[in-house]
Amino acid sequence: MAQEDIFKKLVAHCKEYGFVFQSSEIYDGLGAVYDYGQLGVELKNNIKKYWWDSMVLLHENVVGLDSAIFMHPTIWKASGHVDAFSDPLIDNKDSKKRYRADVLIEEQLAKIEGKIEKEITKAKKRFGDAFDEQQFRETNPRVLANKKKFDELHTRFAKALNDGDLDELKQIIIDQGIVCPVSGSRNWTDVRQFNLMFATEMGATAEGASTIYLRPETAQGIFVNYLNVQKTGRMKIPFGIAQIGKAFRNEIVARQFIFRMREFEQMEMQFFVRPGTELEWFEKWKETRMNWHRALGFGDENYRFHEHEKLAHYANAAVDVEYKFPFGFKEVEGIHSRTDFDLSQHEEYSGKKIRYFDPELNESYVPFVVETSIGVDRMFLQIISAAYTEEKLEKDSRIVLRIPAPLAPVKLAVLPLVKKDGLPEIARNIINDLKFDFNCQYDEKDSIGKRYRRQDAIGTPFCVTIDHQTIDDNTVTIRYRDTMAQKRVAIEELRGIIDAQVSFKKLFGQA
RNA sequence: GCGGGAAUAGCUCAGUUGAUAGAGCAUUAGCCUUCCAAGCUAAGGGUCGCGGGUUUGAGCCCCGUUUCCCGCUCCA
Repeated sequence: MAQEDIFKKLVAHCKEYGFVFQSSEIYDGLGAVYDYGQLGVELKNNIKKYWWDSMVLLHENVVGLDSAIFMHPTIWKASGHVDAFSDPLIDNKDSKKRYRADVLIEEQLAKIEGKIEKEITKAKKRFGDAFDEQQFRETNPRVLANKKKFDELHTRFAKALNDGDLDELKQIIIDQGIVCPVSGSRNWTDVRQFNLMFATEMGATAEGASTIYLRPETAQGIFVNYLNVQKTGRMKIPFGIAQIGKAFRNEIVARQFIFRMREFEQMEMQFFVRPGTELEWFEKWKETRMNWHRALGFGDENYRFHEHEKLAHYANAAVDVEYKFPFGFKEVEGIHSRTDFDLSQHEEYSGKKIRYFDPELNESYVPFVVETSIGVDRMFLQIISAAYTEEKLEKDSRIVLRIPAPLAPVKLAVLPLVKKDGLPEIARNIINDLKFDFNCQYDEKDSIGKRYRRQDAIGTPFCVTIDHQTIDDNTVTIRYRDTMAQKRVAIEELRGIIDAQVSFKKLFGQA
């Protein structure tokens, strides 16, 4: 089956069984926003717990944080998001290419400047040593004409940019006769401002309100709390701060189901280190994070590192962990060496010293940062993609979600073989005993085979079946999702058997 | 944002030339009591994405719009 078909089935499966719904569906939906259903929320919570425990419980020097989504607007100036996340863009209708309007005009300016230089070069050749460039510039009519053009355009362009006048930017492009480098046509769309950050007003009255942004990443919440955590937690470098939380980006193109959403959730850890040691730590976290992924058992060959060739303004090393989705290898996690960029920026903008006094070196410095940043929703999609399996059996087929047992939304289903002879009562007793430890489901509807199929479809790793023998000797059959094998065990053994399989220790043991 | 395709029951989809809205699965109740789906009976579930137009009459034709998918583009 084509990979694309599998993906479509996956999306349908997620809806049909209550994992993921489109947001506001009864109102025709809201683009690139999704809700997690009754099973989706369980899986998502388990993913977050797997990450949190592996970071905060397993590392003595990593602590947690939960910072607010609203933050002081200057933070986004310091981080570079205000500038980097907003561009005036224009499309050429013939070539379908998109350009930054300001870049097109800058190129036009450079072109005019080029003409002037050409005149000068020509003149230089002609006059030889006697050439007076200064005089030539001031007197040559062609140079003066171009200079005038340049100055006029530059003034007009600068004013339009400062005023944020998009219509004027388009008018400049039209007036200058700027053509698309690909199609050579002047068939342009309007200039539009794309700001990737969502803005809102804080303050009760219009005059007193100020624009604040919904955070486009959770990392800054960690950086601005660096001093608080370091001091109150008596943290010694190297140490890390972990956080799980929502972030918001007004994506121009958001697609591929929950892979790219406008509201999404990140699991980030910022690790503060001594300058000069950041690349060692970068390598260490690369390895640690890859092991975390591989421990899920979806096949090492389905993961790879993707080194960034073009680094962001803040980084001196960056790598993605990519997973082989049905639509190709895609990023699920980024590991970045962010240098001291963020903390230094916050020092500058806030005017506060953000330093660490290193007792070993007997000096203080701005720590360097190694970041691991993973999308919860991408991880969710990764697990569902990897787990979704259509199996041909001898006489029929089944759809089974091979979700690792510790992450499975429902851990066990308890099924009376028939709904009489006291079997349902025994089943209820077992659930009452185990429900504090595991997410349990009860089901007595339809044939036993059908009930097994239903549990397979939502990834329940264990089914416990009560039959007439149970009445005699207190034993039940436990049926395993992946192998469909069954084993007869005593009711008292259930907790131990299941616990051994669904505990995170099982995953951590391999990580 | 541009181009192409799509939208009918919870899911997958039929629906002829414009004339009473359908199937399979799923769901619910009952029967049957059986360790790997698809046994029997019955029931519920639809403003055919939304808005307008053409027409005696629109799920079907036309226009707009929203959402999703594919390609391009973009992507700390």
